[in-house]
Amino acid sequence: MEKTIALDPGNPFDLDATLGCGQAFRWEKQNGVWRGVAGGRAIAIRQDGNLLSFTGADEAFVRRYFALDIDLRAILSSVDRDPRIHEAIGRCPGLRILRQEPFETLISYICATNTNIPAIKRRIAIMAERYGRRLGGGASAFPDAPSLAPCSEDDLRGCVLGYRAPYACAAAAMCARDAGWAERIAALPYAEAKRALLGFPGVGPKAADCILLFAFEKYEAFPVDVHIRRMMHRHYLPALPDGKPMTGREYDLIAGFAREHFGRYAGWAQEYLFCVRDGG
DNA sequence: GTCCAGGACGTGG
DNA sequence: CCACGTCATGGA
Repeated sequence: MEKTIALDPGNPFDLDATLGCGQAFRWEKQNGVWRGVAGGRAIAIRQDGNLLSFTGADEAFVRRYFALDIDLRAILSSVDRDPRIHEAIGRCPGLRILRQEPFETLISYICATNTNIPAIKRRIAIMAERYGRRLGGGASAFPDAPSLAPCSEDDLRGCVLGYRAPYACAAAAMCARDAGWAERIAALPYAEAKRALLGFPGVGPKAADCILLFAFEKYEAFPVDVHIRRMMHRHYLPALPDGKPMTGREYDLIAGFAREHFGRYAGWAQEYLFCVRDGG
């Protein structure tokens, strides 16, 4: 029933940091156990030191979803290029970028614009509950594109998407009509994959980078949200004027600097910086 | 009540 | 290209 994985001490992993940092929206921790839905599976998982114990999925799925195959130390040593990122790495040991599903990630980050994480979680939970496959135990899978596409804008407004409802609606219809969209994007290099994602309504530069980072393993992607922008201004690019709205030009300048400074795993550096967004 | 949140889009300069 | 207004919603 309960399966376990003995983690390799030389390849660190931290469940709390990984599920609590805001990259995935369907996990909650209760009594030391994380419960959530991923890949159409209702999973319960906990970590005790080097031991990972879980139900609801097989070992191969857990290893893949939590990216346990990735050599984290190699990535971190490659991005560890200044005191700021060094401190962030020290504060979130074992944080990993998950491998999430493209369609769920696309819709989730359309729902994530100009709002906060609790509200995003609520929207996704309601969509899953109303339009996703029942998994038992009160859990539901995130709906696939054919299940979500028939929804009207009002249906999705009913899931508290607000003005994002027509975007999610149209994006779901596009995916349902074109089942190969994700495989095609996965095969493209970063810049072209980003251009393709920008073709979805409600997906701008920031959402596109999140989707590429969390669902397509495009680790050059460096999403610049308000927190990251503030931190980059304070600690890396103090010469930038702190004017209110961010132009597309400034976005590309910050992300471009990050790729130059952190290298091709800049997206991992971004997650560590985002994880410590409040302090320092 | 005001401000802010893992922003994007349309319109007008 | 850029600036500006607008778009729902909930928590602090």
